[in-house]
Amino acid sequence: MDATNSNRPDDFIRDIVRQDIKTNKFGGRVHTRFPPEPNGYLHIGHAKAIWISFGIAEEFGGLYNLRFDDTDPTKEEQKYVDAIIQDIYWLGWDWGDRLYFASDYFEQMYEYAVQLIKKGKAYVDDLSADEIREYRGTLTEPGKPSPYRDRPIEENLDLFKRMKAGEFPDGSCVLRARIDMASPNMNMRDPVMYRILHATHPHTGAKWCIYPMYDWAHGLEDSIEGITHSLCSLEFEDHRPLYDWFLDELGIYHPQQIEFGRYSLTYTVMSKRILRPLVETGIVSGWDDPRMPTLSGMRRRGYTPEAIRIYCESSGVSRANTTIDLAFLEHCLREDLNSRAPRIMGVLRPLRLIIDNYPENQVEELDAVNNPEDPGAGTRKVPFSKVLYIEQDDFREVPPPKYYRLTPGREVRLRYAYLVTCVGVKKDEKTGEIIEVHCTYDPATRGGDAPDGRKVQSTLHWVSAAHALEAEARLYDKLFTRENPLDVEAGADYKDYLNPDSLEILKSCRVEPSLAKASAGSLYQFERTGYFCVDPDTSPEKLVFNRTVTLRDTWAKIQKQQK
RNA sequence: UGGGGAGUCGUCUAAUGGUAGGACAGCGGACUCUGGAUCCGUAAGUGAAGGUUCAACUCCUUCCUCCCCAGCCA
Repeated sequence: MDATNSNRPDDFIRDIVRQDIKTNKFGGRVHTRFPPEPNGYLHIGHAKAIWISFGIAEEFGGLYNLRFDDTDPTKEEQKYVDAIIQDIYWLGWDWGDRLYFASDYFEQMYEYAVQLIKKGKAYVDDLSADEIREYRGTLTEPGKPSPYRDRPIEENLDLFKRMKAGEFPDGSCVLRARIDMASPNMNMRDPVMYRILHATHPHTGAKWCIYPMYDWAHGLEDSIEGITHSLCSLEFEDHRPLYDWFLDELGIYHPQQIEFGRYSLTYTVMSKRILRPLVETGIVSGWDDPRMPTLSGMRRRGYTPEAIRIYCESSGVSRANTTIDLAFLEHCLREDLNSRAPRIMGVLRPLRLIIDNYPENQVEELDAVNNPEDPGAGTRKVPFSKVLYIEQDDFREVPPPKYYRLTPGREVRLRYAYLVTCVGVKKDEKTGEIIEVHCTYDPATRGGDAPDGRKVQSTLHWVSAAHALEAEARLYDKLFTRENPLDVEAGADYKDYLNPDSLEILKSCRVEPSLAKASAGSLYQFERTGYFCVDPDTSPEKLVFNRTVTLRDTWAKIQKQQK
C-alpha cells in the first residue's frame, strides 16, 4: 500500500489509538492536546507536531485542546500567546472553546503537591542549585541524598506553604520529589517540582511566586483535561517514567504519553538559539522574514496552510529522528499552488522588444487563460502593443547549445499573442550591452497559432511597456548553504554557512496591468518563472512580490550540467 | 564505559515469517501556446556477522553507528 501519498495516513501512533479504541481503554475516547510554551514563534516542526496531535483527534472523531504550557514566567510573553494562536488558527485548526493555560491549574497543582508531601513523597530542599547538581551524580555515578531529604512531613508542609507565601527569595529552596537518587534515569533522581520565582507571569500576574517544573506540571495538565494520548517528541521518552510516577502516586486519571521522532529540514535550522541572533543582528528582517522556517515567515513567503498539510501528511510519522529534504517541502508547495494560483505575466529583468512592423499606436486586448489547471478560473484580457518587455534571459545573441528561446533570425511565440521573428538588436555604443531587440510579427498568428500549422520551439511571456505596472520582486533562496548548518567543521560557525544569495531584490520588474488591485497575501504564478505572493510592504505606488518558490526549471538544470 | 531510543534506495516511508513497494530528489523519454503541468521509463536500499526456519527487513545472539538524558528550561 502506498502510505506516502494516501489520504488516510497510517503510522504507529494511529495503530495504538485504533487499538485503544477497540479495547475501550479510555472509554473509546480520543482527546489530544498541543502544549506550546509561549516563549517564541512556531515553526514548521511545530506544524507537524500539531498535525499529529490535532489530526489524530480529528480523524478518530475526538477532541483536541490548545494549551499553553506557561510555567516559566521568566521566558514567556503575551505576544507569543497571541502569535501562536494566530499561527495555529491560520493552519486551519479550530480548538473550539478548548483554549487552556497550565497556569490556570496552579492551585490544583499546589494541592496535589501537598498530597505528595503528606505521603512522604516530596520534600523541601535548601540545597543551592549548584549543590543539587553536585548531589545529583553523573551519568555513570549515582547521586547522593540531600541532607534535607528526610525532613519531617510537618516541616515540609510548613516550608512549602511559606515558599508559596513568598517568604523566601528566589533560589533559596525548592520542592523535590522523593524518588531515587541512584536511579540510572537521571530524571528520577529526586527531580525538582517547584522553584521560587518572584516574577510577573503574563497570565497570572503576581499571584504566584512558586512555579511548577515541566515534569511535575505536564502530566497533571493532561490529567486535569482528560487527555487520552499525550503525544510528544522523542527526547521526552526518558521522562515518561516520571510522568507515570507522579500520576500513579497521586492516584489520578492517567493519560498515555507516546513519543515520536523529531523532524528537521535540510538547509534550515529550527533552533531558537540559532534563529534569534539572525533576527537580532538584522541578517533577516524579523521572525516573519520569508526565509525563516517560522510559520509567520512561511506565511509571508506564500506558503499555504494546505501545502503545509500536504507536507505533514506525506512525510510520515515514526520513532526515528528524521531530516526531510527541503525539495520535498517545495514539491508539496508546488502541488498546492499549481492547482490554485492564477497565472499572470510578469517580467523580472526587462528587455525592450520592439515589433518593427506593428502599427505605432495600436493596442489589442488579447485573451489569456487564468489557470490551465482550473477551467473555471476563466480568462482575462491582456494589452498588446508595439513596444514590449521580455525577460533578459529569453534572448541570446549567441545561443548556447539547447537554447531555444529568442535569438537572431529565430521565430518564437509571444504567449497568447503572435509569432515574432528576431530581426536585429540595438546595443549601447559604449558598453556593448543589448538594450533593444527588434522583431517582426506575423499578423496571421494572432492569439499565438499559425494558420499554416508551423511550430515554434518556445513561448515567451511579455508585458506591454506602455501598460505594464512597475513592481519589486524579492527572490528568496535557502538561508543556509549546507544541508545541515549545525554540522560545523572545526573552527567554523553556522554563520559561515549562511547563503549570501538568500535574498535578491529586483526593483524594476514589470507586470501586467491586471495586477493593479492585487492585495497583500494574494498568490500568483508568474508564468515560466515561479509562484509569487504580494508582500504586506506593497503599496498603490509600488507592488511588492515575494517569490514563494520557483517553477521546476529544466533549462536551469541543463545550464548547470553544461558548466 | 549508566539509562533510554533509532538504524530499509541519496531523503522520507511501506512490507508485522511468504515476490523489499511508493514518494521526493537523480537520470532518460513522450507531450505541451509556461523548458510549467501531465505521462512513461530507469538506476538506487534492509548497518555487520552468526543462528532459528522450507522461507528472515521481520524472531534470537553478538557487534557497529547515530540520537537523547547530569536546568531551579520545556
